[in-house]
Amino acid sequence: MYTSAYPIVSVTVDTVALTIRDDRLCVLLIRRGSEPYAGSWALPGGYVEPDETLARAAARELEEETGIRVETLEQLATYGDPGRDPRGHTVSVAHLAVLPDAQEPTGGDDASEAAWRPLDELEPDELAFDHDKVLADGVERARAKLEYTNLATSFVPEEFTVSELREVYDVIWGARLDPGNFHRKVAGSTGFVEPTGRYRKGGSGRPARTFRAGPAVALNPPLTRRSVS
Amino acid sequence: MYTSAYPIVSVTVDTVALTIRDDRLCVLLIRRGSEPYAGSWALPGGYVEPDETLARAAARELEEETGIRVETLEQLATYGDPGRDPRGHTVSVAHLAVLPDAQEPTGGDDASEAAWRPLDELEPDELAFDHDKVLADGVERARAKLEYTNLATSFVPEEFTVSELREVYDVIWGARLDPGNFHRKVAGSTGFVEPTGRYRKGGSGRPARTFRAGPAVALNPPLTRRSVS
DNA sequence: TAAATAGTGTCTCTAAGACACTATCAT
DNA sequence: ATGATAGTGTCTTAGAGACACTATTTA
Repeated sequence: MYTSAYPIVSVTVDTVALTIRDDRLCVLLIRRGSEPYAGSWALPGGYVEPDETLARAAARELEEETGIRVETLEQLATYGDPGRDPRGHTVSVAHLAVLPDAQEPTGGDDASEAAWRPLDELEPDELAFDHDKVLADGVERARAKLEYTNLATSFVPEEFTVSELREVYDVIWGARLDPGNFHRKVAGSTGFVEPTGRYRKGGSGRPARTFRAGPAVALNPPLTRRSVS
Repeated sequence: MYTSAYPIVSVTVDTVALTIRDDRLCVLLIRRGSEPYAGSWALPGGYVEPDETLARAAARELEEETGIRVETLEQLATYGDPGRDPRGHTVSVAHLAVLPDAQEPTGGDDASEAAWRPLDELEPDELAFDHDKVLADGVERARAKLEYTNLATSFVPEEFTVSELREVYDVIWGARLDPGNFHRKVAGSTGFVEPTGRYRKGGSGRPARTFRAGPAVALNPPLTRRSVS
């Protein structure tokens, strides 16, 4: 089938897309329409096409299979154990995407179905290939990046309150951060958030100032989760 | 040449192997023996063989091309821009290795020459492919991991003094850490280093206790480089 | 002796965390 | 009024950094 000495290894991309819905961390999964693992849930992904960037391929596959378009995609890690794909030696470059809870996925292409699935209702080993491991690595990356980057702002809408931002930390770290201290930390880290000047009245209690993400990507000093976990 | 629809993308591995020699950070490079970039310096690496793990392939190529055998290899990132290899679309999974200054490389295989090259004497864009970028990413990873892991102990021999360990930080961070504070921090971080009970007399000054690496891989709290850089 | 390096003491300052307190809304 | 959430004040404590000081060697 192949005449050259080398390309016996195929290259795919997969994406761990995360969001928060109803205070639960959710991942975007598709139900596979074809073998192998037909009918199983899996991360959206597929083969890299010629002359295509890895990130570009991941974004394309994501949109083809779930209808969700994403702007920022961070490379996570590459999984290349022989035997991870029964079709033959396949190397997968995994990516991480973080979105506010907004877009609803729609199946398509190789995916008979696509959905945001809460992490806590996934069975161990439920996913196709080694996607359980990939997902776990993606979540751990997100957990870690909450500490020293403004990643949390990617989980919330463009305009948000400090409480909404704190909810991100609470959900992903499984912690209850002190509202007062969190507020001070966030407001005091230059460039983390910027006040919009507006207020949100919604629920009970004093109305909250709203903010948008600031220009700083790195938090210094970080927001530690030492006491957490 | 290929009949199947997909594997038009080849998979290679490359390794950024770092050590410290004469107080300078050095990287293990080979001089390429064949096209493309014949005669240029490059990171050791090559094609992944069927049924081979990525880390295994990196270790094999490293040994074939430099004679240096390495036990621990950490995955760094994957580089897949089309056009990064003139032979065609090639994805490279880069790895990071850290060694004490001990083994001398020997060329072999596709490498006409292999050597530890000090980072500060490399010209910008001197390396083949996108290896300048890969190297920079590898160094940045090492810099970052010094903060929150015991990676520094991988740069020194099994038995070392606190000063030798501090030298690692000084060289890689380009800083001069306070000897007193560094000593306290290292000795006070449980599991970072363990005393051997022996002393090293060598140079002038009071003899130093020697240590070996402790069981802790993570430093908590980390050793910040906030004031540095 | 002086010079050099190893290691400790101690002070200051930043920032995290606990938690009380005030502010402003809905009911 | 009560209850809820927003946001601030204040105290304690851990730990980083500056730097003085002691300890133990070589020259």
